[in-house]
Formats: sequence, structure tokens, C-alpha cells
Amino acid sequence: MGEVQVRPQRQTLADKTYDELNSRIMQSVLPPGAKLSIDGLARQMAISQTPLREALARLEAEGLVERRPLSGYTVTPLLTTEEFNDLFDLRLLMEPLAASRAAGRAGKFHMTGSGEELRVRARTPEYNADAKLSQLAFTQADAKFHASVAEYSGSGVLSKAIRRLDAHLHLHRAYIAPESIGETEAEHLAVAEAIIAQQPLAAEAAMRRHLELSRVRHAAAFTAAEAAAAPKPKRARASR
Amino acid sequence: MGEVQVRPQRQTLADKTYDELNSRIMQSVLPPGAKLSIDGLARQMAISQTPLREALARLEAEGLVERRPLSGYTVTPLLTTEEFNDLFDLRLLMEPLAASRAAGRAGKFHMTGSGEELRVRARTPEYNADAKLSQLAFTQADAKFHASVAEYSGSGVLSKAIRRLDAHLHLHRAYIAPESIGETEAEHLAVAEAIIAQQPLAAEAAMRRHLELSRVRHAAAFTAAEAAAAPKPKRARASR
DNA sequence: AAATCACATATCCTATAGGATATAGGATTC
DNA sequence: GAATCCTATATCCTATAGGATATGTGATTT
Repeated sequence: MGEVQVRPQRQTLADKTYDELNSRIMQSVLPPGAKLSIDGLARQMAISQTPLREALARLEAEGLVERRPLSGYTVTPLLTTEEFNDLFDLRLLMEPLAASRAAGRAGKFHMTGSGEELRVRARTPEYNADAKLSQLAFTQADAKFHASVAEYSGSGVLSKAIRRLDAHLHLHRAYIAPESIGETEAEHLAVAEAIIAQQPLAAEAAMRRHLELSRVRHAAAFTAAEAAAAPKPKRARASR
Repeated sequence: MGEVQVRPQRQTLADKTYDELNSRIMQSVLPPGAKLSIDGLARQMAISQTPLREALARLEAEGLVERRPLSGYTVTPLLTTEEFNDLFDLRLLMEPLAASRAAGRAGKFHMTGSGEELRVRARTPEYNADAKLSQLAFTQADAKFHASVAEYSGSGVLSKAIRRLDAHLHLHRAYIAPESIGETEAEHLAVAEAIIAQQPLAAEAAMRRHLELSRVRHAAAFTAAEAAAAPKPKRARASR
């Protein structure tokens, strides 16, 4: 009975559609502000409208898309500076707690194997020739690490809350400078080692430090992107 | 920004269905664990399956119902003791922050009118002859107060996160002892006054105190309800 | 020339029907 | 007597069609 089936239930079409749309949004194939035509998407993906609607309703509840009742869905726009700061305030509240709890629980259950997994997750993938592709790999690895720490906290509610916040941040990860990937990896490893060593206070501090540095890194790229976006309303979407 | 139109867009059938189901779950007309038959609900509510599915997908994303792919939806069961404690840990992290921020923002915008509103929200409704009905009124007022404080924090992400947590707690409010309603009201008022007086530290402390007392009150009723539920695995039926 | 109004189109919203699957009950076998 | 297999039903999942609404274009008026 050691093999716990993670996905015992088969994937329905609505699930696959949800994953696909989620993936497209994360990869900016569907950029923020993009209009999502139900009819058009259904034709393009060769499915009917019902499962598509179900997927969109879930995405809306998670805040990744917005809905205007008789007008259509759009991808949620990038965070404003204010929202961005609020988001990091919340992360600084929740994620250090998660790291602390994970370190406290590290003794229970066979953490040896899990610890190794955490160490692997902390490591970011190597550079690839394709810059865009390696960016994507980095953002996914980053999100996965934070999700793992949240998971090891043992608190389901905490884990879900963190994952939800992370989803909104995902778009901004694309703007991070490639040079800082190394820094991120080092900070992740510091968190992972503290957890494996079962030192809650150290883990909490390491996570806090990582988030504060991460906030600075993001903020730099963030303001730059905002400045670039403001004077160039090329997609003059009157989505209002 | 005095009169912000809360519902500018017209309500679609899926929205109404969502509200109706949400309401039924909150009132325990659909108790935890109840099976939700899509076909049956559609007939009972005299609507078709498509808007119903959309509403259920949203409820699932918010964690109020669970889905098993080719088997059907069920109302999410009550929280376990562990989950309950984790939930309050999170509330103790987020809501005092919200209260503090609300107090800090109380100066900006004409808080006079809003302050009055907050004071009203802090007040719980009077006892009614119908005990069950007055219970419901209390739970709604309680949730509304916390949502208001969260809203006045000025942080959209914080507000959403708090509301989501509150939704899960809603079911447990029904088990609170009627005698403690007065205590709750006094604590709410303390929070409200501190916010109106623009004293962030006091507001934070008042909210923390309220939550800690609230946790004790809930916990007492909670263990009692758990003991009562354990030996009686009755299967709640939804519709037919 | 700017604003307003009317009309046509594309899209969304809702309803219904058919195919596929899980669950429950009964008969059979060891 | 207990477990297994099989069959029937209810339910879910997906697809398609029709009615209702918002948006954009063009002509008209001031």
C-alpha cells in the first residue's frame, strides 16, 4: 500500500481543458488582457462549449480570468504596484510560517526521501539555448519549490492559500533577470537545508530572507515593465 | 468612492444558481457530505444543466463542494480538528493585519460614514423567536463584519484571502452557543472603535483577542459536534 | 465636423438530446 | 455461507441548436 495513487480518478475533458488554458496563460500564449472567445476557443480546441465553460468558471474563481456577464472572458491583467506589494506582504506572512512548520515536521514521516526531493526542487534547471524556454522552466521550478514547502507544512489550508497567491505571481516571474537565477537557487537551497536539518527558526528566517530579496528583484523588473507598457497602448483594448 | 455600485452587471442564471447553492450550503439545507445530483438539482430548480455545472465548478474551486469525476458532487465535509486549528492559525495571521491596515487607512477617504457602517456591522442582530433563524442571522452578520474589516484594509488580495477562509468556517458557526453572541458583539465593537479611532496597534490587538476567544468558543462546540457526529454516519440525501 | 441613432453581425447564454460510465442488486460458484 | 461475476439502471459527460444581448459600422441630423 506504499503506492498512493495521486491521480486515481481519470481526467475528464473539462479538466484537460482547464490544464490547457492554465498552461497557456502561464506561458503568456494568452497574455494578460487577452480576450477569450468561448465560441472561438471551442472551435480551435475542437471541443464543445460545455466543458470549456466549466474550465473557465474554475479559472475565474481562482482569479486567473475575469468575466463580464454578457460580454466575455478576459485574462486577468498584470498586478498593479500596489497589488504587487500587498501580495508580497501576504507571502511574507504565510510562507515563513510554512517553512517553519515544515522544519518542525521534518522528523516525522520518513523525511529522508522527502528531504532529498526538496533538495532537488530547490535546484533550478540549467540554462538552455532557448532563452524563452529556459525562462519558462525557471518559473515552473520556482513555483514548484514554493508549493513543495507549502505542502510539507502539513497544513492543507495554508498550502492552498499559498498556491493561490503563487498563481497570480506567475506572470511576473517572466520578467526576472536571468542573472538572478543563481541567487534564487542559493536562497532556495538555504531554505531546504534548514528544513531538512529540522531547524524551524532558521527555515523561517531563510524563507523570509528569500522573499525579501525576491521582492526587490521582481520590483526592479516590474517597474521597468510597467514603464514600458504605459506609453505603448498598442493593444488598445477597451476592456472596460 | 462613497457609492460604489456593487452589482453593476446584470445577474446571469449561473450567478443566481451559484448564490442559491451557496446559500443552501450555508444554511445547512444542504448539509456537509450531502450528494448533489446534477440531474436532480436541475429538475428541482427548473433550470438546465449548463448554468448549474458552471455554478458547481465555481463552488468547487472555492472549496465548498468536492467533485469526483464520474461520480458526482458532494458538499465538503466539516473541518477536522487539525484543519480547524490550521484555519485559525491563518486567520490570526491575516485578520489582525487587515484590522491594522484598516485603522491606518481610516483617515483617508471620508471614514466618518464608513465608520458608522462598520459600527453597525459590529452589532449582531437581536434575538428572534425562531432560534434557528436567529442563528442564521448571527452567522451572516459575523461573516459580514469580518468581510467589512478585510475590505477596509484596502488590500484586494488580503480581502479575498480572508473571505475564502471565512467561507469554510461558516458551517461551524452554526454550532456556537447562543450565550456567547453577546461576547462576540462586544469584541466586534472593540475592533470597530479602534479602527475608527485610527489606532492600528489597538485594532490589531483587538482583532487578535477576538479571534483567540472565538477559537475557544468554537472549539468547545466543535469537539461536542464531532463527538455527536462520529457514531452516527447518517447519509444525507439531497434531492430526488 | 461632431454627435446621435438605427441596424446588422458576432458572441454569449440557455435548453435539450444522445453516448459513456459508475454504482447497486441479484444470481452463481467455490 | 461468502465472495465473485454479471446485468440493469441511474447519473454523469459531451455535443448541438435556438433565443437573447452587446458591440461595431454606417448613415443621418444638428
